[in-house]
Amino acid sequence: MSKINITFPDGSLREFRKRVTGLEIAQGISPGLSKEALAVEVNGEVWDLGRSIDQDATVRILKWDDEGGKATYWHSSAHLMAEAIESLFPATKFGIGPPIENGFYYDIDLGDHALTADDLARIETKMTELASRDVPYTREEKSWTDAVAYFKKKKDPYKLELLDELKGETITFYHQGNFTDLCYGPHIPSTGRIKAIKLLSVAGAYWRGNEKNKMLQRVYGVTFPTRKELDVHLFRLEEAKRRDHRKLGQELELFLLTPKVGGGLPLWLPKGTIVRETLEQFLREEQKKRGYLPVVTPHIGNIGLYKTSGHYPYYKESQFTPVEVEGDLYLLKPMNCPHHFQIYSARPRSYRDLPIRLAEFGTVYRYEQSGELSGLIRARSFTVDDSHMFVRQDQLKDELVSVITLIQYVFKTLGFEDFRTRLSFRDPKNMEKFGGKEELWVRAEKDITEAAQEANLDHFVGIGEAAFYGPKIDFMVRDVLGRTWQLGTVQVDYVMPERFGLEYVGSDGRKHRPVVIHRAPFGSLERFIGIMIEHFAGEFPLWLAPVQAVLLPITDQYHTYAEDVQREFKDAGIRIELDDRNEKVGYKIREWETKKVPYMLVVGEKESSSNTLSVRIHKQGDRGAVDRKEFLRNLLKTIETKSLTLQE
RNA sequence: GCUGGCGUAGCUCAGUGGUAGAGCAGCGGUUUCGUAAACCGCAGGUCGUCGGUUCAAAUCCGACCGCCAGCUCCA
Repeated sequence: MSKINITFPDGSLREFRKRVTGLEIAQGISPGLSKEALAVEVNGEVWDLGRSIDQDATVRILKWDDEGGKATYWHSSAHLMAEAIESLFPATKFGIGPPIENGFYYDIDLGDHALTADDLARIETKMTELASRDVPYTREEKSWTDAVAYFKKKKDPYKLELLDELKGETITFYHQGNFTDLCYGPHIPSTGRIKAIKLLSVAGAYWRGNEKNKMLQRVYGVTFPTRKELDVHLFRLEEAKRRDHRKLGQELELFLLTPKVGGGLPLWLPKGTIVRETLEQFLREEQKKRGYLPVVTPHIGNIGLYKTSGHYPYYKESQFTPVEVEGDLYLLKPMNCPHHFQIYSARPRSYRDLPIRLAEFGTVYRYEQSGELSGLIRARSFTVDDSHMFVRQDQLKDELVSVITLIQYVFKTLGFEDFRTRLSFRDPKNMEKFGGKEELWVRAEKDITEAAQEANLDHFVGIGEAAFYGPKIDFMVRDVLGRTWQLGTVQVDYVMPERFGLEYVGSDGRKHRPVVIHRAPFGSLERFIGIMIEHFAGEFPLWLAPVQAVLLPITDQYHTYAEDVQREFKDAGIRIELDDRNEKVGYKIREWETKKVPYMLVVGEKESSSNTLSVRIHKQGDRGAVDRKEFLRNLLKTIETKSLTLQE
C-alpha cells in the first residue's frame, strides 16, 4: 500500500496510507478531536471528513471554533432544514441554501403558501427529529447529464438553472436521509452533530438577488452543537434588541421619527440635540486646530450645479423631485460639494493658499426607498460633517495622511477601537457606474493606496465600492448585531475639479487644477449617533451625556442646599438637574437609573451639614459621601479628558 | 419598490362577533421619607384610515397608510 505525507499546521509531518480520510487522521491524533472534527482543510480547501486524500497535502482539522468548521456546520444545517421542509411540504422547489455570518438560510419556492410562525415551529421540530437519526451526509459525483435528469424529474427549475451554468462539469450531489441536493459541499459527517436548532425568521428574497426575478421565501435559522451555545446566541440577539437605537432614542428622548413629518426625517429632541451638538463642537475644535475654515451653505441649489457635478444624471432616482422657482429648477441638495466648489471658485486662488479646507455640518436630502429607512441609521435627511479640501498634487498624500489620522483620533476618542478600513475602488468590469478619465482613476487609486500604507492603516480592498467620481477610504465599525456599518469616509477626486473648472495660479504664473479630498469622519451625524447609542447601550460617556448628574434631596428640607449645589455646578458648565419632586429617594433613583444618568447625588441632613454629596454611579450604586468641591473638580476633569469611564 | 409580519391610551400590553381594559406615565390630594416603584382619587381611546359582511365588528373580508424584518438599493 502506498503512503502519503500529511503536513499539519504546526509544521509537523506524518505518514499515512494513501486514501486516508480527514476523520481517520483526526482519530489518529486523538479520539476527542475526531468527535469534535467537523471538516478538514486540505491544501487550503475545505473538504468533507470522509473524503479520501490521495496525495501529499497540508491538512488542518476544522472544529466548531474554526471559521470553516462553523460554515460547514451551518451549511449542513441548511440541508437538514431543506429535508424537513421537503418532508412537510413535498412540492417545495429549492433555490440556494448557504451558511452566513450567524447561521444559514435556504431560499425556497412554496408556490402560493406563505410560511407562518407555526410552520417555522413545525419545521424546527421536524429538524430536531431528523437530526436525532444521526445519518451521514454522503458525497456523490455525477455526470452533468445525470444531474440534469434528476432535477428534471424533480421539476426543480432553480437547480436546473444553476446546473445550466455548470454545463459539462462533474457535478456533486450530497445526500442525507431522504434528501438530495446539488451542492459543492463540504458537509459535516452526520446529522447527529446538530443538537440545538432555532429558526429565526422568514423573509422574501429575489431569486439570485435580482429584483426582476421571482421572489422566493428565505428561511433563516441558526444551529449549535449545544443548547447552551444556542441560548447564549439568543441572549445576544435579545441584547441587540435592547440596544436598538430606535427604542433607546424614544426611551431616552433623544429623537423622534413620526409619519406626520415623514419617513426618514428625524426630529432631534432637546436631549439628543445635546449629544449632537457636543459631538459637533468636539470636531469643530479639532478642525480649527488643523486649519479648516467653517462655511455654511443653503439646503437647496440650482439643479445646474448637480448636472455639472454629475450627481443628477447618476442618482436621479435617489433624489427628491426638484422644485420650480421662477422658471428655474432647484434640488434639495444630495451633496454639499457643489456649494463648496462655488466658494472655492468665488475668487482666484494662489498655490500659496492651498490647501484650502472648507468645512460644514451640511444637511443633505436623499430619497431612500421606503423599505430602506431604518431609524437614524438610514434616513432621508441627514447631516454630513463634510469638508472639501482643495490641494496641490504635491500636497495630496500628506493631506490624506493627516485626514486619516484625524479620523482615527475621532474614533478612538469615542470608544470605537474596533474598526476596519476599506479601500473602495471602481469595478473595471462595470465602468458605466463610474465617471471620469481612466488615468485620473489610476492616479487616485494609487494615491489612496500609498496614503493608507503611509498611515499604517489596516485595510482591505473593495472592488466596485467607489463613488462615481473617485475611489474612497471607508471606515467601518461593527455594531452589537455583528453588522458592519460604514461611518467615516475619505475620497480622492480628480473628476469634480475638472467638471467645475476649479483652478489655482501656480508659482509658474499658469493655471493649474487642484485635487479635491472629500472627507467626513462621522459620515452622517444621524447614523453615527444611532450606532453610538447602540454601542454604549444608551449609557453615554460623561462628556456626551445629555444629563450628567441629578440631585436627589431626601425631603424638601434639603431643597435649598440642593439648589445651591445645582447653581454652582451649572455655573461650572455641568448639565445637572434637581429632582425636587415629592417622592421617596428610592423612587427617584429607580427612575434616573432607567434614564441612564451617570451620577445621582443624594443630599440630606448629613450632606447639607458637611457640604458633601452622596454619590451614586449609574449601575454601580452608592459610592458614599464626597466633598462637593472635590467632586465638581473630578467631574470637570472627566469631561475635559472625554473619559469613557466614570470616576468617583 | 418587493415579500412577510404587526398597528388597541403618551409607553408596555390584555381583550376571537354582544356596553373598550390593566400597569406605568400624566393630573389632584395625602405622606416628609436615606440608595431601583408610598397611598387614595381623577382624567385619558373614532381600537391606523376608508369601505364591506352582520341585528351587532377592536374582533370577519377588502383596499389604502404606517411600522418592523429581509430582499433590491445606498453618491
